[in-house]
This record gives sequence, structure tokens and C-alpha cells, in this order.
Amino acid sequence: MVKKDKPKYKQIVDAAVIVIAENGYHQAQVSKIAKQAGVADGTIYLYFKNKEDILISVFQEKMGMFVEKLEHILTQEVSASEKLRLMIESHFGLLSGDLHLAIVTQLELRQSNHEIRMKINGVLREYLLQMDKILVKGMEDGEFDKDMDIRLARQMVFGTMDETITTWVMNDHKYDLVDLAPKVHRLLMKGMRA
Amino acid sequence: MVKKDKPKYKQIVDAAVIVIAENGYHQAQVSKIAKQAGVADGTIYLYFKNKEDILISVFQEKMGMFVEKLEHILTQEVSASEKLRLMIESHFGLLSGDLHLAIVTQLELRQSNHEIRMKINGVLREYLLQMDKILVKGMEDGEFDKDMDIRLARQMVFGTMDETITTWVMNDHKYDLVDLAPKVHRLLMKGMRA
Amino acid sequence: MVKKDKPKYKQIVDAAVIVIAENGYHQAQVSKIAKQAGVADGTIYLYFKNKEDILISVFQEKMGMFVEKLEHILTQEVSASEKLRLMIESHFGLLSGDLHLAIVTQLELRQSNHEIRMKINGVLREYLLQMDKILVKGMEDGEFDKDMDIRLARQMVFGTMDETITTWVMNDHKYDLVDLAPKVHRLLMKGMRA
Amino acid sequence: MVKKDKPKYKQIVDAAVIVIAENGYHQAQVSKIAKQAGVADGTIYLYFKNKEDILISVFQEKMGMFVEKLEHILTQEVSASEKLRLMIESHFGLLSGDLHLAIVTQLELRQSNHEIRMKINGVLREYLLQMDKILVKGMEDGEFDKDMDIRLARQMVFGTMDETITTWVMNDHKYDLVDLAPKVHRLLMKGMRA
DNA sequence: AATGAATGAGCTTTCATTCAT
DNA sequence: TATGAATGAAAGCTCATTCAT
Repeated sequence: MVKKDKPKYKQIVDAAVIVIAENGYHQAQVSKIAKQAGVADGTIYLYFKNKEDILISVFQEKMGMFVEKLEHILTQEVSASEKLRLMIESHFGLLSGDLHLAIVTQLELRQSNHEIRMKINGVLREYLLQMDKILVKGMEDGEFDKDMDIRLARQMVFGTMDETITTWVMNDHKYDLVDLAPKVHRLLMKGMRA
Repeated sequence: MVKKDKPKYKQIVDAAVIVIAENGYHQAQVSKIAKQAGVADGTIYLYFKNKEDILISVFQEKMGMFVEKLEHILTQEVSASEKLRLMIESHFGLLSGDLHLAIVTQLELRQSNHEIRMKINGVLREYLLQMDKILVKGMEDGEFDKDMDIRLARQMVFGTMDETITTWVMNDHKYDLVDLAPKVHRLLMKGMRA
Repeated sequence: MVKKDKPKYKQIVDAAVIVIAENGYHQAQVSKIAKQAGVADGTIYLYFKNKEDILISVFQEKMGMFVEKLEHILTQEVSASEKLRLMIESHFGLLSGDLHLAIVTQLELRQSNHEIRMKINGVLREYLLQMDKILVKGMEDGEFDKDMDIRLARQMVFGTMDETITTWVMNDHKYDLVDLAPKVHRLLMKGMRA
Repeated sequence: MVKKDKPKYKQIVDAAVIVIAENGYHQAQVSKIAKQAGVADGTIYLYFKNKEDILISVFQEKMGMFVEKLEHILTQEVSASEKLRLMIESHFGLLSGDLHLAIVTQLELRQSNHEIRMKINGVLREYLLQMDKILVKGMEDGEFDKDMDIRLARQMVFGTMDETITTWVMNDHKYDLVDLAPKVHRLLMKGMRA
């Protein structure tokens, strides 16, 4: 049984999300995370190399949920456009359902230093690669414009989603994020349609 | 002559950009900025209230250039689509021409704490308001889809640009950013066209 | 076991007395106190909220000895005049026995800022209240002048003692302070006698 | 014409008293004193060696008034007891008439460092020497107890006065200080009477 | 495995003093 | 004489990490 499977590992990761969301990135001290997790400060270091390792693990563990959902969507027998819609909806849905997580990924974790952000980007890459598969499929099937620059298209899709979520978080979740999914989908589709 | 017009004010702001770009946000100590600016540590405090004030001033001073360019574009007698193209080109151009600034705005300044980012967002808002004017104009003139949600459209435009620039910065400016402007414009236009 | 009972608490308070006495109030840096106490700088902050808290604690801990002695004297079955004598003798004796403490209370701690001195005065008040009990008892028993203004009498007693001790400290303890107690007692008694 | 006679010298000393009284010793920066005096920071250093020199000068200039009054009292053809009464009354009167000065001498200046306080004590000595003359005269004339220890008596007189004034200042001058003079005189006289 | 007391490096800001004008 | 912009040394406090128990 590896460390990641032990109950305290997840306990600490979840505690980190809560502490960061409630206190902000710069006020999320290791001792606070330990207290929230119900363990001693020193115990943290039996499961994580250092504080940075906790933060990256938070992103890995949680991003994993997004990748899994996306992989599931990819196996479905529907059009690329529909897959895109499902992805947006699922992405918005996951964050709507965990406000702490939304705050952490959209606002707080972006305050981390260069090195951590680079490692986070490594984790994010996997998600973007899956996203690319939808775009490629759509172009092959003639649903999306064959002349699209894949990278630009991906940046538009991800940039639009990201900007939409961040605005929603910064407006204190005043409106329903998932309700926006169809509109965002339609807007993006118009841009990419063949 | 107010403080902002004195040569040392700009000297320190420019030094801050260089130091933050080269050392990262968290390694940009006041003493480093002072040294780069060629003044004593204490001199900084004759021109800025505190460190936070330096960082916000960096954003204000530099963002000012973007707003000015955009205001100039808005006065031109061209179509909304053409204005959008000019905006993207000008935005990409300014950052291409100052790699330090690009690093600072796209990566480093986002690591600042909540309070500073809120103030930065205040400055950014002005830019987004100008951007909205282009979108509204386009919708009124029948160039852009009259049924667009302005906020979503703005998020798509800004999100796409932002994501494109950040990717470029994180890839060490390996390719020419301005060259991407027409493609980004075309992609966004397709999405917004009437 | 509360913080005040832990050995390091007293260790740090005692170190503070020595450092302040030997270096002066304004040269008593936290790092010096930590070094003298044989702990790390950070350890100080496990036992004290901040530097101010150390200084107030010094006064509280040490003044506590004076109050205890005085309370003991008050329980004794002797005349008010004799209690006054015992108080003066005991007060002079405690400071004679700890020259560092004498310097700190008579000279250095008075250089502290307004806020600290106000808190110190709070501690001192308890001592003065006990002192008042002696004066009231003496007036009730007909030993002291019944028409005395209690506040003025207390100011004479405390002012004379304080001035006597301060002069002794500033003269580098050249003579024996306790030897002066009977004379001071006689002088004060003459002033207050019925 | 020496520096002390120039108008700016007194201007700065008076400014210092006001600034210290209104802001507290530790918030009385040189620049604040300069501003209050209506001169440039640098000008201060044309009249005073350093900040310490300003503070000592404040005490010298103001204490001079007390010594002059006392010298005048000494020339009068009255009993020692009456001289003592005049001294207390005049001392209380001068401070009652200049609340800023009272705050500065009784509270703020005592926060200065060891060195400054030593120099202040030098100035004070002159006053105490004059005070001794009254006590000696009283003992020679048989008004005061011939067996008194002069130093102790002086400490009682000065300590009582000082404690009385400080209490009055700390109680925000709620009552009239000069009104207390006769009572203080009577109390001290009882203690010293032959 | 778990604890938590102890460590100590690191940084912003103030302000007395100087000196070129 | 007078100015005031510039200087730069100095210190309290935090918190990630360790390690003896």
C-alpha cells in the first residue's frame, strides 16, 4: 500500500483545500493544514516531502477527477460538438459542486511561485491533451473547421472556460455557473464550426 | 510637479519590472529593486507608500499604455471587426516589445496576494470597459451577433488573448506572438459574427 | 501546566532582566534576550506574544514578589507604623538583593512607551492598594493623623521610597540601601503621625 | 550673539515641547519638530548638534525658569517653612500654566535613554542644590529637625512633589494642582519640623 | 507511525543625519 | 544661512522543517 492510498494522505489533501480556500494561499501555513487534518505538524512530513509537495498533490488529486470525467466523455458515442458540450458542463459542474476547490484552483493556487506553477502545468497538460482529442476528432469528422490552428483553438476553448469560471468565482458564485455552459458551448462552436 | 512625473518614480517602476521578471515575484525584494534603480532603499519610500504600492504602480503605469492605445483605436473610423484586430495586434505588440513586462503581467504579478490583485483588477476593469465598447458597437452595426451575451463574449475575447499570451511566455517566446494576431482575430470573429 | 510554569518562561524573563540592566532598555533586542536565555529567537514567540509582552511579564513576575511580601506583612499582628517599617525594609531589601532588577525597574523600564507604562501602572496599582490598607488601618487605630489626605500620604510614602531607591541606583549602589530604611521610616512617620 | 539668543533657537525648543507633548516621545521625529518650528529639517542641525541636543536643551531652557524662581524665593526675608511653601506653590504653578511642559517633563522625557537622562539629571542637580539651601537654613534656624539626613529629606520633598505632579498629569489635570500645594507643604513640614 | 517543541534564516520600513545647491 | 532630497543601518517577527521522544 503506497502512501497515496493511506487515509491520512487524502485527509491532508482535503484539509489543504479547505484551509487555502478559507484563509488564502499566503495564509495557509503548514500548521493550519495539520490542525484542520487533525494530525501533528510533523506528521505532514511523513506523507509529503515539503509544503510544495502538498500543493502539487492537491492539484494532482483534484485534477484527476476532471481527467477521469473527460476520459469517460471521450468513450461515448456522440459527436465532437456534443463531447465539447459535455466537457464544459462537467467541468463547470465539478467546480460548482465544490466551491472550496473552485477558489483554490481559480484564485489561490495561481499565487504560488514559478516552480509550483510549472509543475501544476504539467498536471494540466494531460487534461489539455484529452481536450485536443475532441478537437482533432471534430476536425476529422468535418464538424470543426479543418484549417483551425489546434493550439489556438485549444487556447480559445480553455481560455474562455477559465475566464468564465474565474469571473464567476470572483463574483462570489452569485449566479449559476452550469447554466452558462450551453451559451459558452454555442459561442465556442460558432468559432470553430466548419 | 507631482511625484509620478519625477524621473526617479519611473526609474523605480522600470527597475521593479526588471527585477520581478528576472527574479520572480517572491524574490523581488525592495533592496533589489532599489539597487537596480540605482537609489538607496529609503529613497523608494519617498516615492511609494510601501512595497505593495510599487507593484500596483507598475501595473497602473504599464496598463496605462494599453488603455491609451485602445482609446486611440476606438477613435478610428473603421469597422468593429477591424478595431478588434487592431486591439489584438496592439496588445500582442506591446508585450512582444517588452519581454520583461510580459513575464511580469502574465506570470509574476498573478502571484501577488488577494488585496493587490483586487487593486490590479480595478485597473484592468478600465481596459475591459473599453473592450466592451467595441463589442457593443459591433452588435449595433450588425457586424456581431445581436444575441450575444456581452459578458461571455468579453470573457471569450480576453480569455483567448490571455491564454495565448501566457502560453507564448511560458514557451520562452519561441515563436512570434504578433504573427498569431490575425489567426486569433479570425477565430474570435467566427465566434461572434452575426 | 500553563506557559508561565514552564521553565523556559522564567528563563526568558530572567534573561530579559539581565539584558536590559546590562545594555539599557533601547539596546535590549529580542535576539540578545534569546541568546542570554540560551534559546532561539523564535522560541521567544512560543512563550510571549511579542516584545512588549516580555517587558510587561518582567514587571508582573517581579512585582509579584513585592505584592506577596506586602500581603504577608499585612497579615501580621503589629502596629501600622511597624507594618510601614516592614514594608520599606522589605521593598529596599528585595531590590538590594537583585541589582539588575533595581536598574530595570527604577531606570530602564521607565523608558518604555506609553502603552507599556500604562500596563505596568496597572500592575503597580495592586501594590499601592495594599499600601493604602496600611495607611487606613493607621488612621483608624489613631496612629496616623485622621485628617490626612490618603492620596497625598500615599504619594509621599511611595514618592520618597522611589526617589530614595532611584538615587541609590544612580549612585551605583555605593551605600547600603537597607540601612536607610529606618531613617526613611522615621521621616515618613513624623509626617503622618497623629 | 550666540546661538541660544537667536530667535530660531527658541522657536525650535518650543516646537519640540509641543511636538513631544502632543505626539509622545517616541513619535517626536526631527522632521515633525522642524515642521512645527517652520524650518527645514537641515536647519535644525545649524542650531543643535543632534536630536539628543534638542531634548537636553528643552530641559535646560525650561528648568531654567524653575531655578530662577527658586533663586528669587531664596532672597526673600521669610522663614524656611514659608520658602518651602513658596517653592512648592511656584513649582506647581509653573507646570499648571504649561500643560505641554508638564507632560514633557513628567512623562515623555523620562522615556529618553540613559545618556540623556544623565544629562538631564545634571541640570536638575542645580535645582536640588538650591532646594538644599532651604533645608539647611531651616535646620540652622531651628525650624527643621537638626538630626535630619539632608539627602533623605530632600528625597522626601522632591519625591513627594514629583509623585504628586505625575499623578496629576496622568489624571489628565482633572483637579487643580496648585490647590494641593498647602496640603503637601503641611505634610512635608510635619515630617521635618523640629 | 506520530508528535510538537524548538529552530533560525529572511525582509520591510523608519528616521536621524548629510550635503549639494 | 537655509533647504530638503537622499541615504542606509538596524530589528521584530513568521513559519517551514527537524528530531528527540
